[in-house]
Amino acid sequence: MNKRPTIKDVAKKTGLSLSTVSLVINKSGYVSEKTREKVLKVVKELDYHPSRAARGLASRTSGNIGFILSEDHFSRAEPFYTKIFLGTEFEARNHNFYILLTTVDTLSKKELAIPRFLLERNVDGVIIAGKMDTKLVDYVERLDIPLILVDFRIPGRRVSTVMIDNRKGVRLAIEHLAERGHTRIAFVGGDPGHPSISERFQGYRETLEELRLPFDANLVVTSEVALRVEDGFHALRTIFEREGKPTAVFAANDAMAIGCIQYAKHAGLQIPRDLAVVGFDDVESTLHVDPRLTTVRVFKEEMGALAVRRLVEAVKSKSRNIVDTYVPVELIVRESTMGRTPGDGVPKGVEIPEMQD
Amino acid sequence: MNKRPTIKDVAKKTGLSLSTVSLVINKSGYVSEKTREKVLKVVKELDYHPSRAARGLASRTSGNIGFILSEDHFSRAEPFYTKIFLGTEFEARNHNFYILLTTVDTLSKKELAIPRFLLERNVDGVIIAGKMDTKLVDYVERLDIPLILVDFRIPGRRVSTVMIDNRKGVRLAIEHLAERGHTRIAFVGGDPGHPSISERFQGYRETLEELRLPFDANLVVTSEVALRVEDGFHALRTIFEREGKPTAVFAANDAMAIGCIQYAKHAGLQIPRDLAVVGFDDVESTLHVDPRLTTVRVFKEEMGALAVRRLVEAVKSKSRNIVDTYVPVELIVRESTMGRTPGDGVPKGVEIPEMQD
DNA sequence: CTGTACTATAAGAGCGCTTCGATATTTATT
DNA sequence: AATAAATATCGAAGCGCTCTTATAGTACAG
Repeated sequence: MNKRPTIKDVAKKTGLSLSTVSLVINKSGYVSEKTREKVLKVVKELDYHPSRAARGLASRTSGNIGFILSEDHFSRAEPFYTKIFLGTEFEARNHNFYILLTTVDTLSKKELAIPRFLLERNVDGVIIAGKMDTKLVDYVERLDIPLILVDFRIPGRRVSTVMIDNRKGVRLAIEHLAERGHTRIAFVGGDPGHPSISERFQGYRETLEELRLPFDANLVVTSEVALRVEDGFHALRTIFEREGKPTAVFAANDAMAIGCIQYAKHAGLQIPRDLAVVGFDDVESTLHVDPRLTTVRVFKEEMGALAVRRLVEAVKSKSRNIVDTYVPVELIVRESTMGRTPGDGVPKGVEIPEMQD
Repeated sequence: MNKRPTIKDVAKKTGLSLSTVSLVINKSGYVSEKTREKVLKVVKELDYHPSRAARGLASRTSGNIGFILSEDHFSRAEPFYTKIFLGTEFEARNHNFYILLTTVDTLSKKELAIPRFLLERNVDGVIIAGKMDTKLVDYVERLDIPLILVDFRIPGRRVSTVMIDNRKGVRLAIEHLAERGHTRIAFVGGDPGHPSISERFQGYRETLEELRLPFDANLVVTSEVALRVEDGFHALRTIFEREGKPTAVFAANDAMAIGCIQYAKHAGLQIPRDLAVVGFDDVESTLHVDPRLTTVRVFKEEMGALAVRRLVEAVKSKSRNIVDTYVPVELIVRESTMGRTPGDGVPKGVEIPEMQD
């Protein structure tokens, strides 16, 4: 195996200096058209490609974007943030960046571990998805590396974000329920430390007000810490043990909504006749439940892609503008609020996502 | 912002030479316990971490593993290879490697584009998942970089692989159908260039023979090029237009199986009474169809994880052993072969994958 | 014809590490 | 005690680029 050509070989063969070749390759500085072409020709002849490591060392750039997720967001088959991650992978390829993924253990009370790619100076920009220890945000900012938060923000802090239009999503959901005649709509939430979740609760209150529906604290549970299926189950049970039953429930995410469905079944309630259920996020499993879940669709891949686009802008322009981007949402009405219309000709298998192989 | 410490700072503070410090950090060569500790202490004090770029340049290692997928395997919400990819991400973190993902356009007849991370010498090992242009395999081998193929192999070529136990999967499926009394079992396949697909066809023939069931060419379609839902639809239609109808169909992957279900419905057949359907892969959407699909489960994340483990071994040991790893499969029986048992107490929403948030 | 402003190329000092070979020191072997 | 072998440290030459600064040529104004 003959060694791969280096920039030196290109310089030698063109009779130019290293610097000139470098200028051509980086499209910077003054270079005459003639030498430009000469260099490019030789580059092609030798099939020369600059070494990423050498380039990185000299220019202190890596060509990588770091993606940080909390451990519990990736450790299971977590559908929500995984989709966001895949969105970043997708978009990164359009910009000639690679994504380095890491997770951070935010649960254990050990000292915050700094992602290796930050310590090793191996990323040009950072995406943090979901709720994350503020210390890590501080750390990244001190490094003066472009940063963007996805589905997370820190109150009173100026950091670029890509956020879900949570309020609108909730409004769509509650309006839908109201249209179906519901006036006693429960709210099942948790983890107020997560901005999306707290926004969903705010949206719930606001929309009730708009619709002139009374707010009843008995219909609300926000004390669950996590947002899992079982938390939804427990939360709804709590509500049903109180005075004044709801006829509909809005859950702060799909997992909890599925928990609500499980509780309803457990309690012998028929959905949606006795209880209508709406979720939020539109993860895959909303289709696996019976009845299938009405939910607010979030364009997760799009969020990841947007984050990368913003980050690449920031990296390339060297500017540190703060940009807040809101991605739209969409209400997906399914059986958990509308019931099955018998014989309506729409087969159950109709919602097959595009797939191949 | 005071500059980050370099190895020089550590050397100065310990009073040792650069080389000694380097030896300590890389745990290589002879270093006395005393100096080792001294260095480590200073490293901690200064919070020193070597720069990936500098290290990479000097040692020509990158700490990255390249993951190559054909464009069409990633461009949609492709569930199968995406899972394998996520499996690699997962495992890579345990070995302090990062995964660089890229896709290669294998469809257009343009000249094969070499992944950038190969040109830039930015990976220490390469995973290729799914059917891929042999030229790329040649290219990687010429670079003398460890390589492992996942769900792909090249006949007559010695390359490490992680493969599905396709034959066993098929056998489980066909035996299951035979047990249910089926003797006329159709096979719907395509893309014989894909080793997994052709193995599934071979497995089909072998199992028929074992069970002393006759092989009927009229029950087989392998002419479809792709493996999509519509190809399954067309293939089954073709079979039903021939002499001698099947009572069951085995499709080479889930997408085609779903196409078969669609055709059966279209033709007014009831599943599984008039036609039993079995797929292969167990992608998410097998749960979204009605009836839900009996299929052969493949441990996709596990395949990715295994590939990384093998690759890391190869990278670290500098050996070039060839290892073929087979991952087991499992038959998942659902409604498309067993029918719904009314009132059997198993609610439809029972198969909820673990999820959170 | 000198001075100023570009334009075009080159020289060379790093960037922060690894690693080879040399040297010095200690330990084992005969 | 002399020699060989193993252990411990160091110096310095890269690794393959980028980028600042220097130098030279060219154009145009005064």
